Amino acid sequence: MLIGEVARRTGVNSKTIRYYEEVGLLPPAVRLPSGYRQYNEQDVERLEFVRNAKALGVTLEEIKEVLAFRDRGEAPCPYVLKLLDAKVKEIHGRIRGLRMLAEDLKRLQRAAVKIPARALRTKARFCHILENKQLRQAAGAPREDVS
Amino acid sequence: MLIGEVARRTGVNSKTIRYYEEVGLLPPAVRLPSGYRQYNEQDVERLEFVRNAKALGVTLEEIKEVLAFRDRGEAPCPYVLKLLDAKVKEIHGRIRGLRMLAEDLKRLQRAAVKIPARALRTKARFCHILENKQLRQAAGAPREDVS
DNA sequence: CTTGACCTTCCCGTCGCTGGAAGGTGTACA
DNA sequence: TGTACACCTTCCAGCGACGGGAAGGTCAAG
Repeated sequence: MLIGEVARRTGVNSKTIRYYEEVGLLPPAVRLPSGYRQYNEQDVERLEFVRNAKALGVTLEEIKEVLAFRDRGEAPCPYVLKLLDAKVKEIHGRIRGLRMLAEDLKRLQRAAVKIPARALRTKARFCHILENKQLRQAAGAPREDVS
Repeated sequence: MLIGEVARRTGVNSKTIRYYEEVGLLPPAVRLPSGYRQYNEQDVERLEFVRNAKALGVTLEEIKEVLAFRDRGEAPCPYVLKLLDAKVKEIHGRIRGLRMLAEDLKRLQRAAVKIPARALRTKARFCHILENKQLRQAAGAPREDVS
């Protein structure tokens, strides 16, 4: 099976498959005389595992560790449990951050609608909406990371 | 005022300040004979504006547009309102995605705890936790982007 | 005269890909 | 035989928003 078929079957871009090989998530593929990569069902399964773990928000580096356990013949499950726990906590932190952010934005919107054109003539230096000072105690408080 | 003081006053890393200049968020700084960048209060205000907008999840590119309106003497507020609206929607989408993700993870945790060591001897190929098939309809459904 | 804090530019790495360029391979059809 | 086309290869570059570190210039204090 060539890379294109693996891509079609797994829904993973062939560029991405090559990238996974490059960073060590997949072992170096067997090559045909032409130099083409050749894959088998095991490769497809490994790739599906990677895809599923990724969909759970696990980073490639973490997936690599899990696979390394397995490749050494050890059960990665204790590690995975700790990982899941950390992930859940992290996700809740991010949700909290996003919620507060959404509230800030909505407060800004409400405040902005109340001053339709009147405030356009005021002394706001850049934008009366984004410079609204009621938004959190003045200009000074950068919020936790919200990427 | 040199870049270090601006960094201290605004809480923005001096590397970042230089970067903002490079990508056009800040105008090229006035230079002293030594080559050092020299800043004034206006620069500090502009930088604080950038920092606050960023804390609201606005991208540098969007901030650049807002500043460009302002630099052309136009009110960026209508644009900003649309931006905020889109941001709020985007944030809610991300929160939804993260919530579903957290639920998935917790389901996995609960399932994993139920099979302490028994399943370690089963035929799971890589990890009985991450390969739990009850997790969403089989292996096939990559979830909306969750970065 | 030296120390030390500051500043400068330049380049590389982050994360997880994705796109493009330039070129080889393999098959189908005129 | 030619050629069109889909597929494959490698390499390089870019995304966003910086941060780290190297190599070197500047400036004031002791």
